[in-house]
Parts: sequence; structure tokens; C-alpha cells
Amino acid sequence: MTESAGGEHAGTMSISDVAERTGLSTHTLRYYEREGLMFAPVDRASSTHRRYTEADLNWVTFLTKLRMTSMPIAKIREYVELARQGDDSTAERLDLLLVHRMNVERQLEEVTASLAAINHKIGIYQERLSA
Amino acid sequence: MTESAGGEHAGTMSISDVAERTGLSTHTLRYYEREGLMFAPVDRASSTHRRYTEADLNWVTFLTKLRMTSMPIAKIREYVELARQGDDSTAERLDLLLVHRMNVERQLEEVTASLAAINHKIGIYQERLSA
DNA sequence: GATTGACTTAGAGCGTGGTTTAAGTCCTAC
DNA sequence: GTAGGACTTAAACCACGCTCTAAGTCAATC
Repeated sequence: MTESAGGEHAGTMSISDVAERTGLSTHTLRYYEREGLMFAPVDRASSTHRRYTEADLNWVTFLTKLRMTSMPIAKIREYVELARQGDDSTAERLDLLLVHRMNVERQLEEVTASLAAINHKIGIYQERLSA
Repeated sequence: MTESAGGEHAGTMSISDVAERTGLSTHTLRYYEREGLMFAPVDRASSTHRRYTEADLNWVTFLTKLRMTSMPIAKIREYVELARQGDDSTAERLDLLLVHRMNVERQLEEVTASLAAINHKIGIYQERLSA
């Protein structure tokens, strides 16, 4: 009943499969799980090796979006804990994401403004070199 | 010969003046200097207290642009060391900044793409709440 | 059914970028 | 000239997010 490519098993994946698909290391995947960032504990094959479902993969992928936008681990954990409470927590999760979005937008503005200053300096150097 | 406001002295500023103007802490300003990020050592009043010139302030301000765009301290030090060599290093400084610009642009793209996914989730929550 | 490489846990270690502490010195105001 | 706050240094400390180690277990292949 095992599959060929990558050692996948009827729609489930090993930790290294998920590592490859998400760009995270297996270390980091275990670390995230330990930190309580998974929606639910990952299933185990034979009660030891992790078997990730597609839903697990999608969840981890969303986690990486939060991390890429610099949401701290602790804040992600808050979000996950709300998510585990089900639909009742929708308003709180929305608030959390709206606050985060504002942070990200401010961050983008700051980086963009700094980039403009760097571009200005680049222009000065290019002029100096063409002279 | 002392000035009134802020304790400034004929165009020079105390470390706390610079902290206020740059948004950095006095600790961080000393740390950057220790790390060799100043173009030249900051002048001292009475051989102890730092006196920053406008040029120092401008330099620190540019450093903050590099930091805001996540240039590591070590890379900034490289840049500073080139800058201290004078105009001969213009091409190398330009290269360094061009590489950095590519990194920043990729970073901006990643953050923007992640933000889109977060916005998608926000939309789902908003729909769910309005139902 | 043995080998071998992937997996497991718990816990220590690390890189980065500051921040804090301790002990002391200096400058401004009175 | 003295009080008090701002300044000084060297060095220890910290938060964060991983990353690595050690010692052992498991699973796919031969």
C-alpha cells in the first residue's frame, strides 16, 4: 500500500516531504509543532513517525505567510489557539489579522522609504562613475 | 558659548540629541560605534562625552535605512570600510548596494505575496461574520 | 531478517542585534 | 563648590528563532 515517489502514503506525507514543499527544515517543523503552532497534533504512523495530511500542509503554508510577514511565534500561537476554538473566535481572529495587516503595511512603507534613500545613493555612485 | 535648547553646542549634538533625532537608543548608538559603523570615531568634548556633527547625524540616518532594510551589521561594516577608503571604492560600494537592492526587492515581493494570502483569509472571516 | 538511512525526543547551543548592569566620571545649575 | 543628572566603559545579559547533538527507534530495501 506504499506509494513510490517520495515515500508518500495515501495522501499523507513524511516530515521531509513537508520540509521540501514548504521550504522549512524538518527541525523547524518539529519546533513549530512543539511551540503549539499546529492546529492539531500531527498524526503518527506506528505511533512515532509523523504523517502530514494535505490540511496539515496547508496550515503550515499559512504559518509561513505569517512568519514571512514577521509575526512573532507567540502571536501565531495566539492565533492558533483562537482557531482551535472554532467559528466562535472568528471576530477575534479577524481583529488579530487586521492589526497584523496594519503592522505589515507600515513595515512595507518603512522599507520602501528606506529603499528610496538607498536608490538615491546608488544614483550618486553611478553618476560619479560615469564622470 | 553653550546653546539653550537641548543642550546643543555650536552645531554639535549630545548622544541623547542624536538618539531623539534618529529614533535609536543611546545604547544602540554606542553599540554601532563600537561595531565600527561610524565613518570616523565621534568627536569628544573634554575627551569623554560624544559630540555629534550634522555629518555624523546624516551618516547614522543612512545606517538606519540599511538596517530598516535588514542589512546585517557585518555587511554594513563592509560598506563603511569601503567608504573610508574614499572615492576609489565607489564601484565596490555601488556593487554592494546593488546586491542589497535586489535582496530588498525580493523581500518586498515575498512580504507582499504573503500579505495577499493574509488578506484572502481576512476576506473569508469578514464574509463569515456578515452571514 | 539484517542493513541503512530516515525518523524520534529532550535538551543544549548558536547567531543576531541589541539592552542592561556596575562602577565610575563629568557638566550644568544652584 | 556641590548636588544631581547625563554621560562614560567593559562586560554580562537577553529575546528570538531556529539549529544541532546525542542516543536511540523505525521502516524500506536487499
